[in-house]
Amino acid sequence: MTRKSAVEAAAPALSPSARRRMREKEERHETILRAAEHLFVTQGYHHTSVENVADRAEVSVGTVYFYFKNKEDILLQLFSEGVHALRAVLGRAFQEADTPEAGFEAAGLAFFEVFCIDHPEKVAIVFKESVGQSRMLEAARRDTLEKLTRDVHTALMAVSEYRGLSFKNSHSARVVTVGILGIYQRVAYQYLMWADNDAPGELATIGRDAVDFIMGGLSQFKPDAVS
Amino acid sequence: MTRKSAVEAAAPALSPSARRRMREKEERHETILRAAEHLFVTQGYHHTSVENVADRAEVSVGTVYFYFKNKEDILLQLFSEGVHALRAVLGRAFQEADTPEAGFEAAGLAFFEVFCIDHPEKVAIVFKESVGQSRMLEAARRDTLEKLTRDVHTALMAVSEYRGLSFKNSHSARVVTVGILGIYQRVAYQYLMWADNDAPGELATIGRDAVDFIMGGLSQFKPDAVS
Amino acid sequence: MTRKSAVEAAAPALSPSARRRMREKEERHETILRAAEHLFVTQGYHHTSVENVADRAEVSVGTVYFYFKNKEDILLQLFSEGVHALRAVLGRAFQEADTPEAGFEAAGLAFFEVFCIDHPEKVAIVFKESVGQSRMLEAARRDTLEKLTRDVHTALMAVSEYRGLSFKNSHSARVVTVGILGIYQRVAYQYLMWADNDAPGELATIGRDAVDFIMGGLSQFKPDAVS
Amino acid sequence: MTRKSAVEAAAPALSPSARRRMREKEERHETILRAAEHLFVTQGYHHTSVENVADRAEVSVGTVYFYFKNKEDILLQLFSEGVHALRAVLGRAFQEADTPEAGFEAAGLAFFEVFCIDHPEKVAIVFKESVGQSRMLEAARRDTLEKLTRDVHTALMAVSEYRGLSFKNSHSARVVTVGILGIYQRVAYQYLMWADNDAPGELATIGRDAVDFIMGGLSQFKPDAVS
DNA sequence: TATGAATGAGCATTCATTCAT
DNA sequence: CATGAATGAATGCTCATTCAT
Repeated sequence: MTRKSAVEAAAPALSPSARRRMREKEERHETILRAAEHLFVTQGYHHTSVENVADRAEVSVGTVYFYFKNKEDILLQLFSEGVHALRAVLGRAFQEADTPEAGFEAAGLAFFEVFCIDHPEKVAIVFKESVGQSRMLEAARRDTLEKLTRDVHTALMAVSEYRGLSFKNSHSARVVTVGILGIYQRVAYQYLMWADNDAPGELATIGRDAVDFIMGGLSQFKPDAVS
Repeated sequence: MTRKSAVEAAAPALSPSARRRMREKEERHETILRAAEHLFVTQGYHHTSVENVADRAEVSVGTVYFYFKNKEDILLQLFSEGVHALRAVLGRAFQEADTPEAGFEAAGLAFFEVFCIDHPEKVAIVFKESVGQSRMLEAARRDTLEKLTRDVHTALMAVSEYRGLSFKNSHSARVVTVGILGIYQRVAYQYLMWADNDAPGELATIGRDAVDFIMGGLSQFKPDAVS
Repeated sequence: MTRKSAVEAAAPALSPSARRRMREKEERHETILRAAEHLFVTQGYHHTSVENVADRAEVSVGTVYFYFKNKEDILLQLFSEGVHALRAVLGRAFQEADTPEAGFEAAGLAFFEVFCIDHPEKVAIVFKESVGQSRMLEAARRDTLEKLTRDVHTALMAVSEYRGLSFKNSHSARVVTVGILGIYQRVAYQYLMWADNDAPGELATIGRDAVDFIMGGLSQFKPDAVS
Repeated sequence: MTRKSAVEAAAPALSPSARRRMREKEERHETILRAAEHLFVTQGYHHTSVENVADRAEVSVGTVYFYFKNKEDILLQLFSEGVHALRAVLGRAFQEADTPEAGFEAAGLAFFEVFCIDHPEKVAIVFKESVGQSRMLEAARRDTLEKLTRDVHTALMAVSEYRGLSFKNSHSARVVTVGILGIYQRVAYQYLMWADNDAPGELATIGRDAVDFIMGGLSQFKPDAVS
């Protein structure tokens, strides 16, 4: 599917100069976001000043405040962006598979092989830098991650129906969903943030192991499973 | 087993007045730690000033700095304390069971039913407030949690031997260990930090579900398991 | 007397389109002035940003700077305008009376009954918002209010001659003039800015009392007055 | 009457060293206040930064914030101090006179000859720098100056009773009180803030003229006065 | 003329840390 | 040991003003 940028889509009837101005505005926003992302990930959110961000983005402090309400807002947008990208990766992998079960597994592998490899900074933002910084941010974390949880829960329900899994109750399935996300999060954190060697090449096998564990955990819910 | 306090144990031959001084010193340390813990958990580490801590502990700022190197050191000690307590809870549950497998399961349940219930603040410290605050703290997190990981890994190996589980390789078992800890962490976070309703009573059933999922996930590694 | 607008008066021989442009320019100027006046009075000069003014006037910041040298200039023009309006009100009342004495009294009443009622914002600008903001503004305050003082002084001299008042010396009459303006200023401030109840209806009686006090104070300078 | 300083009065049973510490604390507070007063009066409140104040007081910025809640608080304390000093000057002059009438007149003269001469900075603070700076400050101005107004009103009532003055009604007397304060304020402002020549020597005669005008204005309320 | 993005100096305020008493 | 006054660097944020389009 051919996609137009948000700018072009939103302003189909604008003058060329106005279009260029809008595009430049969007680019500036993006530049600042990327500068902040890099600094937050490498130095930590609290050890990065707005001036640092402005310097790296090669704009003035005032410009940063023209595009973002405040420093927290930058992190918030980075976080949302990160979760959004994650949902996109998982969603695509799930959709492209032939069966729900294969999709569920593919999504798990995609988390490690696509998301973690392509966007290690986003992993850091979503699971590390955005944790416990402020009440507001924590609320946003909860609400935004809730969407991801719902995605995975929906997928799990599809698997459940397709394979005839029988969860004790709906609540039980919810806990399993949260647990699966916990595995993703913690394994990624361990091998991405805490890795001694910078060897993300292993991530493929690590992901394989993690997903195997998850799929195996699910198989217990088959009616014919032997405990 | 009768336990002596650390003070008495360390100073068996001191004069009564010296003993009292030491005990008071230990109490002060404890008071400050508890004050900080409460404030860090309720307001966040960065939104709590050393003066806040001093006020709540009813001592002066100077006194806080007599007992702790700096603000970070307070959080560090709280974090260590938290992980220590967690290891104790898990270890005890594992030990008291008859078989490694029962122990592994009991430890999982104890995490939710004992640790989360008795020390919700510690959950917040270990999994939220101590995350992404500074390079030094993150290193400590990694090293300290590594001990916990080793504990669980050792226990898993015991189960493995007892039940004849066959992991693909040692690395694979390690990933499973980390994944299990991820489940604990994330489920606790979700239902303790993000709970809409203040109903920790459910934690028992939630823990049950989580542990079932884990034990089921492990059962796949039995040689006779059907994938 | 039929009055033409400043625009028409200044450009009697312009093309219609040029006339329209000038009229629009004057209107813009007026719109911005009114927007600023409202914001300065309600939020205070320093708590109003140029952007606030632009927003309320529905123009861009750049436009504000096209019509005014800088923010201070806006306040300066508002201040001048205010003093000008005040002098007009007082002057008219004085002129329309039959005798200087009656005119002096009428002007005093007009201050409260006409100026304060019709232009409460101007009272705030002239006696509150423009006070102590900058060296330049304070100089302008002094010079512009000096004209008002001269007006009142001239009127007082007319009364003096008409009624044969005998001031100790010319300096003494000057002090009386300043004192009279002080009464106006302070009474208006008290009952307009600081009124508990929004009852400007009382202003008529308040003005009556203030003017009575002033006229009584003047009567002492009659040669036959008993001290 | 022998007066002890606030410190000594409040801590009669403290150790000498504690007493000295308290005295030094009070002195610091005073030093900062005087530094701020000078700067606010000469450069204006808004053009004085907290760093300026700290520099002039020869302390660090932090110290300023140790003694004052914020910048506004400094101005607030200066304002209160100013009004307090003014009330003291007026009150003393009124008390020391033999009759209420003589007291009222003496107080008026004291305003110019004592307060304005001894504390020109306080005149600037109370009637200029504290005007229209913030909502909070304006409320304080109103409430604090209300006390002064009540003082003068009470004195006026005493004169009224003693000399048998007959005001139209109580409200009328109130307006006269406010008017008298207006005369003081405006005349002082004109000849202190706006004087071309630095000749406060004239203030005596100026005060005389102003007070004469006031006392003459009051005399109209005698029953036998000829309008 | 009108626009509004960009600037960057300026400023109030916080807070971890020290140290004389 | 305990105190708390003092420090001052650090920082988030504002806002008057400019200028290319």
